[in-house]
Amino acid sequence: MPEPIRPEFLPDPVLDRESMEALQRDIAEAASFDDDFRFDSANVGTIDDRDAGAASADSTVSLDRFDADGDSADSSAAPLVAGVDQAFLDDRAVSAVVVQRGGEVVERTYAVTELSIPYVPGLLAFREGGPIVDALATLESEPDLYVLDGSGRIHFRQAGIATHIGVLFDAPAIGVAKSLLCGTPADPVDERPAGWRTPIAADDRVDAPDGTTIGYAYQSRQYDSSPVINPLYVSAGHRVSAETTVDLVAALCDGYKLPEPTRVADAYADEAKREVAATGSR
DNA sequence: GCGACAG
DNA sequence: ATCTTGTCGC
Repeated sequence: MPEPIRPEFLPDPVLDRESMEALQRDIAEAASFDDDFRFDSANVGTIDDRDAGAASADSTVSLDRFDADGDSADSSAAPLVAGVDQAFLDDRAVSAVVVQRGGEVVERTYAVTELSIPYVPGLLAFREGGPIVDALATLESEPDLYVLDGSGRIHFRQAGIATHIGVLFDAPAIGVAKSLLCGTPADPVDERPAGWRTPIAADDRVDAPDGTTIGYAYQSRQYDSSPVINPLYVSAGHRVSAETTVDLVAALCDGYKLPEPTRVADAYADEAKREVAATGSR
């Protein structure tokens, strides 16, 4: 159901490097790094986290908040959040999408796509974008928010994969990365307690005024001792501000390092990958 | 030439 | 991202 609203931004792997970079600058220009979505950001998490306190709610109450099309009937409803992740098999990408509402999986699909170009820092969307588009094309529902593996605005040209996909579909999107591509943390990120966050400022490698906040380092989880967990690097993709992006990620990390949508998408991508490896296709 | 680099 | 056994701890 999701359809590319800006087909001119489809990630064509055939383009030469200069063209890819030029396209990314156009995408960044078309992107919105301000909040522009209809759902209530306080309702993205698990329904239990929110309903705690309300009378032992029956499982049907949340469904009543949506009309037949599955669209939000009112702002108190939990939005459809899509987690997207890929697994690789030889020269093919297994792109999985899992859609959740209040922590419950409502739909999941995947696509197997031939890869045409290698991974190049800064051009990830041209390698994984096609597979993602293929997977989204098989989706029946229309997600209110997309959670991508990788960066959004934390990118040399402010157009990481989350921005690319968000603008392409003109849908709210955020990027969650496990390592920092570029930019400078306002404060040291080592060994921080869970819940801690610090802005990521644009530096000379980023196509934005120096000091511009392009994202945040966010410590979603931390142990009392040994395995020291690194923070997440989150950034807006499209139609979401940097601050709201951290709040959304915080609400989606249900006690784990990674947000639930990406965790389930990652697991499903692995499951699908094993299936493809065994049978050869879908 | 050196540095630096999401998945 | 992927190749990979066991192991420590809640």
